[in-house]
Amino acid sequence: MSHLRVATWNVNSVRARLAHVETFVEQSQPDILCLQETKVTDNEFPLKSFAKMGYEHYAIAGQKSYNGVAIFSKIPFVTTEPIQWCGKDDKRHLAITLETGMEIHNFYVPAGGDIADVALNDKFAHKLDFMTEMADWFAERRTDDNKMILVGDLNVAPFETDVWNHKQLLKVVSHTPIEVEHMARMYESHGWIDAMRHFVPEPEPLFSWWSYRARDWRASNRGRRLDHVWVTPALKPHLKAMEIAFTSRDWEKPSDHAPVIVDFDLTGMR
DNA sequence: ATGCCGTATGATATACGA
Repeated sequence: MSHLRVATWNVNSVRARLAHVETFVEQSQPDILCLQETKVTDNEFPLKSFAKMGYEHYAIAGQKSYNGVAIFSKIPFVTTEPIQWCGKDDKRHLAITLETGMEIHNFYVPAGGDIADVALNDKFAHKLDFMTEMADWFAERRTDDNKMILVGDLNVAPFETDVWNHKQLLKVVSHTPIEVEHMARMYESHGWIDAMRHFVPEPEPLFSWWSYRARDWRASNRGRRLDHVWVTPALKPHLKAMEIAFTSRDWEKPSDHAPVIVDFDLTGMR
């Protein structure tokens, strides 16, 4: 298969959003679908629905109520042994390897709570520690030619035009300078390329999340780019297109995140 | 910035999201 479509979506409960996932898959037909915040244990996961959607291959890692990630694929893969990030088994990461050797990492980075101070907020400390561990992990595995895709809800909007108002959000968790620094360290740890910004460079605003609290998300458009797709340099020549499928935000009882789709043309990949 | 908005839970208030 020379074309590959990868999608990532924080669904905010896979069971509450099952009909939306089905609509999205019908419309966009990703070959590989990475989900975050599935909020369900593995034995309760609606696997049959995903089989009906055409996904023969899957990896799921969930828990009750919180977090949870899943990968569905039309292409066979092997699943990597789970990694204990920050010494916790809190179902925030899954990694798979395709037969071509390409690795796909699906992350749900901790949100970090409300207070942007590690002394006052353990959740914020956890978020920064999680990103530090990610940076170290990927730095150790860096090579010149590895083919890796990192996707997920990284819960940081790094650039000024990744949020609706840079100045107003400087102290708001997701856009604070210390989070942006930690994300930059992650980004540099592996020579990553930001596939979304590859197609839509700054200063064009780019958002993947809109709060539930706005009366009219389109009218207020107070969005943030919390969801990301990064690729290693070996995959950069194969990037073909990117789309934030934000029309899903208009559906009834939507996720507050929109799916992000990236298309690859893998012709000639070594 | 704050929202009174959403999901989940042996739930009818509370934790968490960001």
